[in-house]
Amino acid sequence: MTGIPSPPAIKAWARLMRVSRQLLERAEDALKDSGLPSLAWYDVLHELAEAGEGGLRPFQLTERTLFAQYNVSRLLARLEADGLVEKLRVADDGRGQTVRITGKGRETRRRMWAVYGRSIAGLVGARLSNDELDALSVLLGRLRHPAVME
Amino acid sequence: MTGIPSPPAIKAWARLMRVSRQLLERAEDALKDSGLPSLAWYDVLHELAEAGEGGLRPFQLTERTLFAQYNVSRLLARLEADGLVEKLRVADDGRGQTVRITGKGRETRRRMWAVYGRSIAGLVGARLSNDELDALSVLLGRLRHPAVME
DNA sequence: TCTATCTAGATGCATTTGCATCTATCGTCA
DNA sequence: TGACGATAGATGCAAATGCATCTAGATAGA
Repeated sequence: MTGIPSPPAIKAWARLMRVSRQLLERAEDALKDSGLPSLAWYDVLHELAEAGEGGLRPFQLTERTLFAQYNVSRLLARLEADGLVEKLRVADDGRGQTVRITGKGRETRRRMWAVYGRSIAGLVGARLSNDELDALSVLLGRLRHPAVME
Repeated sequence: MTGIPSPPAIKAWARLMRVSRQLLERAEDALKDSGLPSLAWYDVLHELAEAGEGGLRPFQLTERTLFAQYNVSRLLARLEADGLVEKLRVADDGRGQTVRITGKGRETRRRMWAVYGRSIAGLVGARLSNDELDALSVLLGRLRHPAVME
């Protein structure tokens, strides 16, 4: 019974894919124009900033972001090379490490947010009312995988 | 006044980005699991199928899809190598060409749609009612760039 | 008509991604 | 303790992408 999608489903899908790509591209362009790193870097820095001094294990980053394991691995290598994060040996697991954001990393994240936040405000905040934004969030929330009971 | 995004805007943005990436990945995985080409190929084949026998110029594909010009160029080269499209010299513009979908291309598109359509049905059609899907489409439509009056 | 500018499309090179696999360590169970 | 499967993370290689630039043909203006 779910073999062929209904026209409303096709339309919603098409718009979701198209709009999200467009907006993402816009946000990326704004960062690039300001000479800042890409959103992938932002995502990682954001998670690490939220995690605080304790830092995070790479596999935790893999879970929280939607990046593949090998992508996280290489992303962290670049972030470390730029001095935005530091890797610490972790005591109780010889395989692992803990990644912590540095002062420079926090500073970079702040500068990125100034641009990124402005993009979000302009691309989304300025186009829908708060009620509409909430309605959108609810609808999108229902599409999450795995489905979440809320 | 659009410097800092409101919490509802941030939430809607985050969900939009996350959900769209997740669903896209799911749909791509389904195609891959069936041994079919990626959605990028589908998008091009879809546009060409809609265009009919007249075909499309590559720059028209660049406009309609969200791919960069050089990506369209290389995508078409691969599609042609696979015999899914054919390039025809166009009479009135020596720089250009017309790209037309072949029978094999139509057949591939059909097989991809069997899988892709099922993904759409399962990922969005089965999760929201038609009214909700329409509401989602309307909200997303308001986020399009450039803005469209409808 | 000659030249400068623009547009269509391709491509060389560097970076990034995907895939598969590798190494090292951990945990479990005999 | 020793062997085996599972987990953390890295990496070699191939494919895809981004960026800049190139070539060929079109267009406009003197």
